[in-house]
Amino acid sequence: MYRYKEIYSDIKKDILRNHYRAGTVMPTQDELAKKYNVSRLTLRKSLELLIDEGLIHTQQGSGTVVRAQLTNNSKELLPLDLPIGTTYSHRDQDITSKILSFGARLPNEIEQKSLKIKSNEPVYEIRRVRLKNGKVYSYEHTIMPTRIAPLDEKILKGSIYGYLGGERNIFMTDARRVIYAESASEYSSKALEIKKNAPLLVIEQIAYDQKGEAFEYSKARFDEDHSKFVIDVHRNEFWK
Amino acid sequence: MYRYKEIYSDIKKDILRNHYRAGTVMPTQDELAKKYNVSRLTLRKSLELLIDEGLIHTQQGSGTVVRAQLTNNSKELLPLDLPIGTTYSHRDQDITSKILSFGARLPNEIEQKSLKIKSNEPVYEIRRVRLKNGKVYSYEHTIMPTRIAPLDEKILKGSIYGYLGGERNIFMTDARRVIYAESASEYSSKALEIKKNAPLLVIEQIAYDQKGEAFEYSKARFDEDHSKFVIDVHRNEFWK
DNA sequence: TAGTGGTCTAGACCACCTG
DNA sequence: AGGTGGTCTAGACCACTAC
Repeated sequence: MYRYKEIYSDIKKDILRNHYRAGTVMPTQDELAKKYNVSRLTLRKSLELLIDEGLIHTQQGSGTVVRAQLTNNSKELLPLDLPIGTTYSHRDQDITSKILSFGARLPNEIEQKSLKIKSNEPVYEIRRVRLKNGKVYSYEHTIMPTRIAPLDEKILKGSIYGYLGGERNIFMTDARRVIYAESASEYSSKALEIKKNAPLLVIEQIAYDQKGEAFEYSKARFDEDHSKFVIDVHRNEFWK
Repeated sequence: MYRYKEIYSDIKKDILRNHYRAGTVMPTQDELAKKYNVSRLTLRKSLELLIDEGLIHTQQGSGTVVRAQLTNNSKELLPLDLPIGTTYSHRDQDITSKILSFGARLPNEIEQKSLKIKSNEPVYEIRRVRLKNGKVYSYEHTIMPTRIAPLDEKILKGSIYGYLGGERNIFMTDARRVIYAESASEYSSKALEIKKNAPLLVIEQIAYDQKGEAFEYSKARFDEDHSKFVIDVHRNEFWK
């Protein structure tokens, strides 16, 4: 545990416990550095974490102010800047998968472009329904180059990411997500057990590993009644 | 212009020009610091910016690797982590507004909770259609406490944010956005000139100023055929 | 003008990965 | 074991805001 993370946790506690009250200025960086017996740079690293979380706002010349707190994340809201569809985002829930189809083929043009692969490089194509506590909540269509790692039905029923990380040392460090609405197709509506043409939220994702290589292209579709997504944006510099 | 930003731009240029090639390791931080004649700390701040952009990946012990580049932002994709509906995100486009309704009233419960105001504090209610190059592309429903700033129709036809920043020193530094799909209501479908029950993408936003106070609660609705949204997620630490 | 946060240095030591 | 990135120091100076 590093010093700057300890201090970050400590100050955060003080903010959440209203020791530093929202809307008021905090002690100066010099004072805080002295209090924790560290250099100002270390203290500043702690403050940076708090800024990223939107808990404080610093301004040259005026000081560090404690920001009013965002309303707490409702459990119904899924964060858009974390992995989706993993046990990660549904810690307490029971997430399972039903495999609709599993096979391999050559990639179409969009898949070639998204994954930056040649037309002759085979990909897995997987269609899965995800269930939360036994109830359908999303339908996922996944494309993955076969060279990334061999897959089988057993892996698909568990966590693909867990397998890739544990056995293959492949981690999703970056992702591009594209979000839009569409009306349910024949196939989607059957998979999600809803009416045809019902409004769906679609999240397209290209997942990149630590080397910046795309290893997965997927579309996840969500029923209108399930899963709202949330993203908190924090900027210390103004959008001028 | 600070030194670390200059160096950031310089290295970025080198990456984009393929001087540092994707997948290869860059020179060590010591070497780069020496090259630019700065301390390692300054050099590290430059690298941090590149990490945030997803251009490089650092790993203790192994070095700094250049990441394969994300496909360029198509102009059709609107970033989810920047202000929406402003001229900001549509620099070259001609954005105008048509006011559907403008008035003031007392807030309902959701609005009170979202804006953290009392039930007797009046709010403006504004319905606007946004047009891009003369064509309808979104319908916005905005709630703003009247105490924030006096509004009139002239301001509403231009940029609210421009007015708040310029005349009132209020800037949106933070925002919470909730995204989901819904089917077009009677009112929405007329505003967007589409069929009833067509799938819409809804973006609810609570905007916070630099002091952390909520000053706007809005819902923006987008036709399925317009405006896909995108978010690029970068993590230097693995999601383990 | 005083006081705040922002940048920057030169150097030390630690944590982690790869041979 | 050697080399890399990560943390941390003590102090200096600059940029900005408020009085």
